[in-house]
Amino acid sequence: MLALADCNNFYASCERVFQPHLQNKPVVVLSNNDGCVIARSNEAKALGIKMGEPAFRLKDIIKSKNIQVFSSNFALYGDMSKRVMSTMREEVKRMEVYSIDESFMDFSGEASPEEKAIALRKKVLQHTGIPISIGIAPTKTLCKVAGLIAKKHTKTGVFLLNDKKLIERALKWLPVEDLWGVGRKHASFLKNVGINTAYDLCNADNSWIKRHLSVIGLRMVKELRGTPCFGLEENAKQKKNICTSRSFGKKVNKLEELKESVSSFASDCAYKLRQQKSCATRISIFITTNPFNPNAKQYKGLTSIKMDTPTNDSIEIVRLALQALEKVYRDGYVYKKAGVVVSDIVPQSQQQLSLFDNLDRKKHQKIMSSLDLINNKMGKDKVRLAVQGHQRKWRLKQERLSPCYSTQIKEALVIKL
DNA sequence: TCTGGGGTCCTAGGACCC
DNA sequence: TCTGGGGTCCTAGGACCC
Repeated sequence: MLALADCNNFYASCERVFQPHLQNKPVVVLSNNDGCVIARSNEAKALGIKMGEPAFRLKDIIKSKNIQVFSSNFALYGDMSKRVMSTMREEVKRMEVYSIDESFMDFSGEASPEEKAIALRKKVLQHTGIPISIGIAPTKTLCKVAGLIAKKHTKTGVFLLNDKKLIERALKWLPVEDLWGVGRKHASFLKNVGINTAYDLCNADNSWIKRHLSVIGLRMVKELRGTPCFGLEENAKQKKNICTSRSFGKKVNKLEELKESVSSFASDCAYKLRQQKSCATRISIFITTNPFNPNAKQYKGLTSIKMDTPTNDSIEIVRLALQALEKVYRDGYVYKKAGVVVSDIVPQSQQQLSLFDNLDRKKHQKIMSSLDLINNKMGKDKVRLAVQGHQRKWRLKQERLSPCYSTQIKEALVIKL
């Protein structure tokens, strides 16, 4: 038996923990650049605010319904996530952190899984202030179904889905597009051929499912029928690709400004590589214009460089990223977004030196360790490469940013008695 | 004026090998 | 007139997830 714990409206809930007067009020959290809605409290959902809706279209309703709006504060959400996860980990044998706001847990051998879940939910709420829902079932995909029911149709926030009859009822109730693993494209395809519910899909033929939804779809259906295909993965795997990208808060058209941002993204990728103790062999960069602006000339520049020796050295990765940038940059466009991706990742311990390598890697490694030490202590990019610049005009728009209550001592809540 | 960021996996097709 | 069979590796694109 597995359980899936899911934080309710996670980002909005994080903001409310530190501003309890916002309980029962509509709250939304915006994406980077205050671009579009990425989290909504139940009250905001009830007002009809859609996921991904651009913020500028919501101006009127925000005012008329007095909706509380926040810029996204990922330092806060990441830290709150850690607290929720560690609270749950104290109570279960095995656990997989599946995303920032979800975890799968081993509930096998629990005499009363529902009571266990209710107690867990209570503890998380008490210790962190974050409300969660828990779905319990024999497979991950069924846990997802149980979680949906827990969230929408229970008072306890907990739902156990293990009885055959009950599973059948649930699958007949569940629209196929709400299944974990069925996205927009597959959903519209399935509806076109008359498959409307999860139950309909379960009755489809295996080879037909594989042909149209690939083996991933087939695994999902097998899980719905009760056969586990996805195990609990306790250890976080090393990432195979690492990307840092941003949309710009203002218009960027000069190569110089792009250089500042691209070198910052590259240096961030190198930092992430060092954090997971791995090296990359390929570095890619992309720059794009604003696809939403119908009047702008459109351009997408994308290129990558393969290296002889895997590296996680900021200096080297930044240098290559800038080389790549020179290749794809075209004058005369207004750029909206840029990004750096590092891939072909190998563990740092398996770094294979090239025969013709002439970089003093030991020395560079020392520089990188010092850099990380200082920046971890004093703040991100406190010490950086000169090419990363100091004006940073491209940086994010964040007009409604809440304090980093739990990660910056200066921003901690002060309670006056 | 104004539309996020970061991932995974699978498949098809091309280039290449013997 | 006529051109096999069996592989691997790589990449781009598309689907999905949060």
